[in-house]
This record gives sequence, C-alpha cells and structure tokens, in this order.
Amino acid sequence: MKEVLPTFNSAVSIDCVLFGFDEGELKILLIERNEEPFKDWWALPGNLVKPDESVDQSASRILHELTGLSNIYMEQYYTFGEVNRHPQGRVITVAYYALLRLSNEKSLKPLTSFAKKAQWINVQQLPPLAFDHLNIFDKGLEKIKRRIKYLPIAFELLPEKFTLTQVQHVYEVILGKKLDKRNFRKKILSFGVLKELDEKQKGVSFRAATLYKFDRRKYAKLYGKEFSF
Amino acid sequence: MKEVLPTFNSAVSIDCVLFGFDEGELKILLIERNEEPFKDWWALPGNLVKPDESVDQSASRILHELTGLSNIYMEQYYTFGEVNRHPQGRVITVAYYALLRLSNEKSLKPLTSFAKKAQWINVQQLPPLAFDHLNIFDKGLEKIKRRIKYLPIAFELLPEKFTLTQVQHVYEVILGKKLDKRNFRKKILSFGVLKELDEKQKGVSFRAATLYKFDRRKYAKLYGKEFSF
DNA sequence: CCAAAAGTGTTCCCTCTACACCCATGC
DNA sequence: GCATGGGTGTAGAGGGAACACTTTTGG
Repeated sequence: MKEVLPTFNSAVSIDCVLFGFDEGELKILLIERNEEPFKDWWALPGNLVKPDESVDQSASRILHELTGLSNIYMEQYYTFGEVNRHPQGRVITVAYYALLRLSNEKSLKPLTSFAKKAQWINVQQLPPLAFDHLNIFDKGLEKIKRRIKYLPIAFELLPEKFTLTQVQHVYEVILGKKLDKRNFRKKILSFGVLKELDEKQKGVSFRAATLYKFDRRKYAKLYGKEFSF
Repeated sequence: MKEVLPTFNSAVSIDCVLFGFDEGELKILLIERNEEPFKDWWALPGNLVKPDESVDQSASRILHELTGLSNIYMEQYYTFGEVNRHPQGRVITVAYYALLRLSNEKSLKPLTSFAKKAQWINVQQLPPLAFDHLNIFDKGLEKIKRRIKYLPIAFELLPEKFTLTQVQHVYEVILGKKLDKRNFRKKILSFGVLKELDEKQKGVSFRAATLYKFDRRKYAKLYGKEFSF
C-alpha cells in the first residue's frame, strides 16, 4: 500500500456511550482519567483508532477492554470534528452508543486497563465531563430516544428473560415519561416479537410476573417495517 | 498547541451526497475524477479535511467549491472507516448529505475546481462509482428517507415558492411510492407550516396552481414536535 | 391481613385510507 | 373543444388515549 496522499493527517479516536439499565435507572459507564489533559476528570471511554482496525473494530476493542465482553450491541451515531475539541492536537472522534445487560452477578466490575477506575453513573446525575464529552453524551441519548421507537433496542438492556414491566421501565426512562400500563402491554405485544415463557419471576414478595423473551426470528421476518412505537 | 498525542494518524476526508430535485426527478451531483486512483470514474464530491477547519466547515467548503453557493442545507450522517476503503492509504471519510434548490436559471452549472466535470445524475441511473461511494450514497438515501418523515427537508429541494403538487412529488420520489393527492394535501397543510400566497403558477398550459412558502417561524414554534409524516 | 405489583377491557376520539368528479387554462 | 393538471369531501376502519379494579404472593 503506497502512501501518496496529501499530507495533513489527524488523529482519529472513538468514544463510547455505554448504557446500562439497573434497578429502574439508566446509567452510563464513565472512567476517571489518569493522564493529562483532564487528569482526574470523568470521561467517556475511548481511544485512538489503530492503523489496522476499522472504526467499528476499534469501538468493539474499546468495549472489550473495558468490560471483558465481546458482541456488545453498538452503533455509530455521530462524528465530532471541531478544530479545538482536544487541547493537545487535532483529534476527530467517532461516537458510538452501546447497550449492555447489567445482570446482578457480573454488574459493575469492568476492567480498567486505561483509566484509574470505571463506574456506572445515573444519567440524571452526571459529573462534569472532560473534553466535549457532555455534548457527545447528549447526542447519544437523543439518538437512542429516537431509535427506541423503531428498533428493538430495549431488549439489549434487559436480561434474556424479562417481565413486561421491566420493558416498560426501559421505555419510560429513555423517553423520559410515564406510560400507561395497559396501553403499553397491548402495543408491545402487538408487534408479535415477544415470546411468553412458562416461567415466572422468582424471589419477589408479591405476585410473580410472567417472563418473556425477545424472539429474533420473528423480528427478522418483519424487515424492520412493523416496529413503530 | 503542543502535540503529545500517540502517533498513528490517518487522513480524514469528507464526501458529500448533494441531492437536487428537477422536473420530478431526484438527482445527485457526481464528479468525474481526473486523478488516480479511479481516474475517469464517477465519484461523490469530496476532499481531505484541512488542519484548520472543522468537519462541518470542510463539508461547507467542498459544497462551495463545487457550486459557488454558501449556506447549502447539509447534515452529517455517517463515518466510513474500513481499513482498506482507499487503495492508497488509510482514509476515514465523514459523509454528509446536502440538499439544493435547482432553479431553472442557475441549474446544472457547478464549478469544477477538483474534477474534469460535474453532472447531475438521476439516482435511478447511477454509473459505477469509485471507492465505496455507492455504499455511501445508499446510506445517504436511506437517511433522507427517514428524515423526511420528521424534518421539513423537502422544502430545501424546492424553490422558495412552490405548488403542493411539487411538494408531493418530492415526497414520492424520496419515499419511492405514490401518494394520494387529497390525503397528502390535508396532511401537509395540517402541520401549519405552509403559507398560502396570493400568487399563482405562471406559464403553464393548464389551470395555474396556488403557490406556497415554507414558514420557518411557525416551524420553529413547533420545536420539531409535531412534524411527523 | 396488609403491602406491593400483576394482570386485564372498553369507550371515545381522532387519524388514516380509499375513492371520483368538476374546474380553470392554454392552445 | 380538448388535453392537462388543479382542486375538493366523505364514509368507514383502525389505532391511540384515558381510565380502575381484582388477583396473587410473601411476610
């Protein structure tokens, strides 16, 4: 591969807004930086794109380094390219949102290879963020607000088996408003992509709810057409 | 500004899918390349991002160089970052769609500073395109299909004064399907963002249609909430 | 028996859809 | 007078919104 391109190059980085849903709260994973600039500030996890990886691969790698997991659901949503967004040089960053099931066992223990520590923080109570990361977060939240209306991304935030009330809570917290229980159930079931299981919730001190699974096969047959919240 | 960043850098470019609407057809502006690689192939207009311009500014500049116009409506929609998408080196490209009024006077005479020639080509009849530009185009068309349902972008493709039938044609050609005339008119008028003028179409050999304008003030008052096609 | 959440139907209204004819103009 | 597109209303169906009570379970 011969390099005959004109010569201004800039660094390209990836930043990830990794969403998790836990006990009715929408959280994102933030890291505490251990390097200048913005040492000791909270920031979105991110890193530079390497020469031999695509931007998608780079985002996957960052998520893997952070959580130890592969195959996290993610989607690119915007590229931030202001000249002075990074104080130490020109860095254009490609932003991804990612969605993670926070099961009780594994939750809240991410690996921390490139930061002092990482922590899940409620999106309502974010601390000041490094760089333009608040802006990047805001656009990411906006995106999932729009996309949850036509893509079944709510199920990426839930365990494999879930109750309808849990699904409703995900919609409520992302859309930022209360929904009517009966109407919500009718609608979400009308898409025909949830499979009712023979199982019930366990360990709760009230009437146990029926568990459901997301049926990827049935969803694939819709070609994305019919899912419109 | 001290450069202390790690050292892999890549070139970043912009590619623009510039849409125009002319006599009922949706067209994009393509250039014929006069340099290797892909010399003599058709391609999307694009260029490298310069050190002192943001990606948005870079896209504006490219559109200006191409058409002589400023303030063309444009929006970033995706970044393409496969490792081998450019045969001569690592180039990550940020894609924009842009929408242009093709008025009869000025139409079809773009400047051609960085290509042999430029031409408006119907999106139904695209020639083979350089690089991954067909893919970039496809995603761009998909985006405007989605966005025309909740953003008033149709009016960016029309002259300042237009007939309702023209608006309908824009929707039909972007959505790729016929719409019912009466239902379309009811709906588009129900948003309350069109102002009926006292003027009629001129120079047609049939009953002259009423002209309308898009009313940006009224639209701004909606906060984007109510526009949902 | 009390607390907590599960689960369930109906009515009203509004919006979407389908559909066909007369009108105005230029040639 | 004819060809071309402009302009208009209604009925029926379907989907969205509002709304409250009984059931189940554990403690």
